[in-house]
Amino acid sequence: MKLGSKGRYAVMALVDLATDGAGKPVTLADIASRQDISLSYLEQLFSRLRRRKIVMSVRGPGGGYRLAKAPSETRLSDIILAVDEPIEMNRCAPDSGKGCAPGGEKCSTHDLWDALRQHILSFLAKVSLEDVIEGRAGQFVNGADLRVAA
Amino acid sequence: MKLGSKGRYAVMALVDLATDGAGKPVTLADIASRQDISLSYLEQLFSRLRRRKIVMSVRGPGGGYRLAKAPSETRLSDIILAVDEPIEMNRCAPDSGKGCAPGGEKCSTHDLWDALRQHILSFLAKVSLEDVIEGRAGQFVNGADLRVAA
DNA sequence: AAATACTTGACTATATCACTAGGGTTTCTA
DNA sequence: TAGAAACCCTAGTGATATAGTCAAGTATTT
Repeated sequence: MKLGSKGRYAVMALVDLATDGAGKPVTLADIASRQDISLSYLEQLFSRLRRRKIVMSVRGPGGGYRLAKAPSETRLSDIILAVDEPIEMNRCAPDSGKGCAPGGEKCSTHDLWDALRQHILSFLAKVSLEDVIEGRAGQFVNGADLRVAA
Repeated sequence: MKLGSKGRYAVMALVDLATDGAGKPVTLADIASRQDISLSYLEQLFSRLRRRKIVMSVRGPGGGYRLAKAPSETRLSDIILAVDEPIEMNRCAPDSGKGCAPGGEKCSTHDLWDALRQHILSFLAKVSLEDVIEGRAGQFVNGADLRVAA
C-alpha cells in the first residue's frame, strides 16, 4: 500500500509555492530547481492542479503560478485527488452492474475497504496546506497513541 | 493510492476461514473455490500468514488451516502487514543516513506522510476480523461525517 | 505405502509508474 | 514586430512491481 510520487511532489511543490509568499507568480523552473523535480514532470502536475482550480497561471514572461486560494483553504484531499489516480481499495466496480463476488453480490469485505477509503480521505480533507507548512499535520492523526510496528 | 490484491485476498480468505466455524481445519482448496482465488496464490499468502502466527496449519489428510487466535484477537493490521509490502508514503529512507531533501535533511512534508501512515495503521489496528464479519468496520472510521467526493 | 495436503522456489506476462522529449501557444518587453 | 520567457499538450519509453502459474518436494495420517 503506497502513495505515488505524483501526490508527494504536488504537495511539496505547493508548499514551496505558498512559502515563497510575495505577490509575484512563481515559475515552475524555480520550483523544479529548489525541489529537485523534473520541469516537464512538474508541468504535468500543475496542468492538473490548474484544471482543478487549485492554482492559477499567468502566461508570458514574468508569469508563473499562484495559489488559487489561501493555504488555509486548500485541502490536501483536493491536491492528492487532482494528481493521483483515485484512491481505491478494491476492484468491485461499484458503478457497473458487476459486483465483487461472483454473481454480482457485494463481497463480505466490501464495506471494510470502503471504510478504509473514507478514513484516509477524511484525514486528507481535514489537513490544509497551511497545516503542513506550520507543521501541524500530526494533530490530525486519529489514534496517535496506538503505535503499530511496521 | 491503492491497496494491492494480496491484502484484499488475505482478509477475504480469513473471513471465510473464521466463518466456516467448525473445529475441523479448512483446506485451501475449499477457500480457493469459494472465494474464486487461485490455489497457488493462496498458498503463498498463507505461507506468510503462518510465519506471522496468524493461522496455524495441520498437515496430512484431513488437515488444513485454522485461525491461530480468536477472530476478535486478530487485527487487520497484522494481516495486511503480513502479506502486503510495508505501508509506505515516502521514499525518505529513514534508516539509512539519507534524508529526503538533497543534503540529508528532512523534507518539509516528511511529518505529513508519517502522520498519514500512522492514521491508516491505527485504523487497521483497531479493526478485528470479528468486526469485519459482524459488519462493524464502518464504526471505526474517523470523520465519517465528512464525506469527500472522489 | 500411498494418499493427502502443505511448502517452496522459480518463472512469466501484464500493467503501472516515473520520467523524458519535443513541439506548440500565449504574452510581455524592447 | 520580433523574440524571448513561460506556460501548455501529447506521445513515448524503460524500469519496477504485481498477479498469477507451474512444477517439484516434504510432512503426516490412514
